[in-house]
Amino acid sequence: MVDRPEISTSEWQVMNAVWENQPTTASEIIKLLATDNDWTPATVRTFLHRLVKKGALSFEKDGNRYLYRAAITKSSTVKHASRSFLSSVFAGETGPLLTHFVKSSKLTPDQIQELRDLLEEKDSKK
Amino acid sequence: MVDRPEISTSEWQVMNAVWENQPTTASEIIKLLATDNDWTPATVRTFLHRLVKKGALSFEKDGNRYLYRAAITKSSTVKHASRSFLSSVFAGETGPLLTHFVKSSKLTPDQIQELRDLLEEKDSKK
DNA sequence: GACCGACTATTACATTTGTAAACAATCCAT
DNA sequence: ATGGATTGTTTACAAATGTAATAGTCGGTC
Repeated sequence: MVDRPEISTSEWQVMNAVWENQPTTASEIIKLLATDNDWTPATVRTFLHRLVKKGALSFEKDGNRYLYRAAITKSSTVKHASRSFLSSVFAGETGPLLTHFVKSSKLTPDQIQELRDLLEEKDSKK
Repeated sequence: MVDRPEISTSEWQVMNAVWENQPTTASEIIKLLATDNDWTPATVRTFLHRLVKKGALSFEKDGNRYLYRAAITKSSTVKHASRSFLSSVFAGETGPLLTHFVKSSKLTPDQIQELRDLLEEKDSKK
C-alpha cells in the first residue's frame, strides 16, 4: 500500500461493506452484497483477496476463517477517489461539479440547511 | 454505442478536449493534451480511435485527415459518470458527497452565491 | 508519375478488472 | 479419526485500459 491503491468500482462495494461492518468475515460480506449484485461467493472472495493484496484490507485469523478490517481509512480513500473523479470528469472545477450535483439531487430540508450553513461559513471567512 | 459506453479516465481528457474544440483534428487534440500528459502522439490517436469505436466520437473526412466531433453530449456523459461515481464512492448518498466537496474545495464568492441561491430555491419549492 | 510527409489503421503487449472454477486447508460432527 | 462443509488459495480467461510502435494510404510536390 505504498502507492495509493486504485479501488475499482466493484471493490468499492466491498470496501463500503467492510467499513460499515468491520471486523467482518467473508461470508458476512458475501451475504451483504448478494442483494445488490449477482456475484457468486467466489467472486466476492476474489475481491477480498485482491483488496488484501492491494493493502486496502488486512485480516486476522479467527479459527478457520479471517476477520477482515480496512487498512486504509474511508475518508482518505474517498478523498483520493473524489480528486480523480473531479479532475477527469469536471476538469478539476469544483464549482460545476457542485452545481451539477445540487441540481440533480433530492435533498432533505436538513441536508439543504447543512449545506447552506457550510456555504455561509465559507463565504464569511475570507 | 447502444449501451452507454464507459469512458476511461484517459479518454475523459480526450473527450473534454474535443467537446471544447469540436470539430477538431487529431493533431489539435495531441497538441492540447501534450501539456498535461506524457502521451506520445500515437497514444492519443489510439484513444481517438477507441472513442470512435465506442461511439463517443464521430468523424468526417477532410482531405487526408479527420474532423472529429463528439457523438454523445457532454451533459449526458457527465450525468452518467456522476451517477456511477456517486453510487460506488458515496453509496448513492448525495448529501455526504456534497458535504465532502463543499468542505474540500476553494470556491469563489460568486460560486458560493450561486450555490446558495440554488439551495434556497430547492428549499422553498417543496 | 514517384516520393515524402502527414494521417489513419493495424498490431502489440503488459496490467487491471470482472467473473469464476478448481484446489487445498481446516473445522465440526459423528 | 473421517468425511462433509466451510473457508481460503491458486489458476483461468476474456475484456478493458494504458501505452505505443509499425504498417498502410492519401495528397501534394518536383
